[in-house]
Amino acid sequence: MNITIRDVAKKLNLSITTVSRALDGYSDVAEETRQRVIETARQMGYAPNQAARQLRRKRADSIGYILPADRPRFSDPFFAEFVAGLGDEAAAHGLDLLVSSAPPNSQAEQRAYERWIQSRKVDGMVLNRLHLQDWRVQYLSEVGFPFVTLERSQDACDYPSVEVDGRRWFKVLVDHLAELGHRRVAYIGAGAELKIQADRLAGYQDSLQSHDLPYDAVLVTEGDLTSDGGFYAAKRLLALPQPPTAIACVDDMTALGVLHAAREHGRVVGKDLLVAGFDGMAGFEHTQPPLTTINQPVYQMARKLVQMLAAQIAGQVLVERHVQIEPVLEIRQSTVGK
Amino acid sequence: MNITIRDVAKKLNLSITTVSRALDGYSDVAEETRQRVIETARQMGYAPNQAARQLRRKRADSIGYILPADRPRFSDPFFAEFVAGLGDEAAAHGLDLLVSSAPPNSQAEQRAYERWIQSRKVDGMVLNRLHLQDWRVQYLSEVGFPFVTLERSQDACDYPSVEVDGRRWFKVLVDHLAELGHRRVAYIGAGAELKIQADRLAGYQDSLQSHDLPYDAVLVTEGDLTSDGGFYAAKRLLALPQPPTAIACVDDMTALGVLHAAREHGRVVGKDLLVAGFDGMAGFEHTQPPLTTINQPVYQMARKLVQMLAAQIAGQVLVERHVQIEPVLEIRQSTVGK
DNA sequence: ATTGACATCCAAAACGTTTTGGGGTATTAT
DNA sequence: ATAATACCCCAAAACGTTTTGGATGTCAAT
Repeated sequence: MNITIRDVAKKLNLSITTVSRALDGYSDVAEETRQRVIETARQMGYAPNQAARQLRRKRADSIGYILPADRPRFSDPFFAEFVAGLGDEAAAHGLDLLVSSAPPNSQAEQRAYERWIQSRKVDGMVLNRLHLQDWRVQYLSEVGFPFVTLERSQDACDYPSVEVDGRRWFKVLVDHLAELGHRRVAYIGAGAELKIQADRLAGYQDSLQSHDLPYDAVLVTEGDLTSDGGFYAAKRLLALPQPPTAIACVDDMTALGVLHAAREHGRVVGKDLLVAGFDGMAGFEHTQPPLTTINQPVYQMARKLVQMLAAQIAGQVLVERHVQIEPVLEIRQSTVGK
Repeated sequence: MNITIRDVAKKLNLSITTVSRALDGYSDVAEETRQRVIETARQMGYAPNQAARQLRRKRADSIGYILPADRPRFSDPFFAEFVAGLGDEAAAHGLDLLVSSAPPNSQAEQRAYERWIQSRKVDGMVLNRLHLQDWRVQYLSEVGFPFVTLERSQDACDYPSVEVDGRRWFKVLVDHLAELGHRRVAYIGAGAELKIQADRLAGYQDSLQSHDLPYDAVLVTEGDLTSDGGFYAAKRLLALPQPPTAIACVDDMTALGVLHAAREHGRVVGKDLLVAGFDGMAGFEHTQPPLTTINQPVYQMARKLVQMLAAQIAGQVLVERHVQIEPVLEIRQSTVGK
């Protein structure tokens, strides 16, 4: 049996009220008593039962995040960094992080959200991989549940978010390719329902236009944010009668697959064929050749999200509801050879 | 205000007892009543308050995992797959997954474990990245708290685990290099306190011995399980007066860095220099050149762990307490060129 | 008519906290 | 001497479940 506040109170000949208030730092308990309480509690190894506390306080001291895992065998370095950021900042606010995984837009996803929210298992949710129209955003704002998002959907409601301007920065990336003199620049994207896809594709088009390059639908293809997806998309592109001389990828994982496909087709990446990614995953500066990318501070973004969520849960009014993060263009040998 | 069991009971003119027992599937409630209860509960959107349930039942219906994140900017594809596996299997058992992160062997790590366990926030823990002597193993078995581990420490106590025989399989990997005729095979490892390091180094030595190759301490160096670590370790190795012609790496991330270093030194990987990794991360078949590795089913291993943990929590006696997983040697171009 | 067995239901206790609304004592002001 | 004021402390209620130990009614067997 675990040790309760009652045990501590009994040992000290105090009421449980006083023990509770002493530990919670109320001012109506004598400083000397408080010290005795703290000391004995520590000695006895007392830790408040979370379930009881949550029941009474009506909050869970937890936040939730549901990993958008599309398949069983799923591995994306993005999530390790993201989850570490969420966890660290959550801990700093005395919150725990509850993680589950569900395929996007599935029954399972819906049930997972409803379960946590209705049963008050969490006080707030973190979303990412937003869709253009996202049922999660609609649902959560409808029931008035606190949440924050990485990226913004196109839903009408207002909610706190952290965002990189994907359109602007993808244009920067493609500008980089165009300014190196390339005129057949391809784009490998992701599912059309994703916000990042819409943004980054738009940025791609912006860049074409500003360099007077024609938009060629044949050069725009779809991956699935995995290296496999990038691999097969790139093979299709490179098998074209007029293949591209540069490929901009919606993310780094996709680009990794492209590097492989390029090699199979005997292209020297950085000379015959330029390849660029987006995200700036740690470790991807060591691809071969090192990958040019737009580097986002994923860990910091995750922390910022939790910070905003914690404030919202605490009922504070957020000064900045829409945080813009500025990534940096990381030019490496996959576009500038050597 | 959320809707409680009392609301449902009132609407049906039943006692909360009956509602509770109807929903929990007890046999002492009439089938017809049960249907009415289930139907109204669904209609009213009733979901039992988790805190109250946990308080009464004395379990949290949650398991915990603490990510061994050594640094702020930390990204390892291993963890995405591992966490997805934990989450999916946990959900299948009606359990939630609580995730935090802490630097191994830190104060913060210790506090994180104690907090969750003493406050009954979780019913069991999943550990990995075990140390040879692991305080977590000692602590948890001392207080009699359910846990399972990936890999096994050398502590005397008995506990359920899932494991790949790192020594045997690392030998298989190095055998592969030796059988290609290489006599100067280097090893890039990790911190000496880690179980995987001890195992894999031992496997490396086993292989040398069985091929009558001398052990040269200069060829054994330490990384830190990141691509950066691999990069710098490889640069040191390649700068030796008598550099190795093959490098076996403790994991895939390390190997990724080695590929980069090799390129900088003008080596053609797969011909001048063989490189091999360990783990079989999804996506790493697309490195350049594709990486030879020992492929572990990380997702499956994670699910197996949770399965065992859930059984242990439910008080069942485990039939298999020490599960051996058989990985496969994945031969790719980083060792056989093309 | 009584008993026993069975099928349904329920009141109340319990889980371990936090919060509410005072209740004593000493100290100071009148 | 009395009133007012701090200062500490506490009993009891509440949070929303699950579980315990019957209570009630029906029906068949005695």
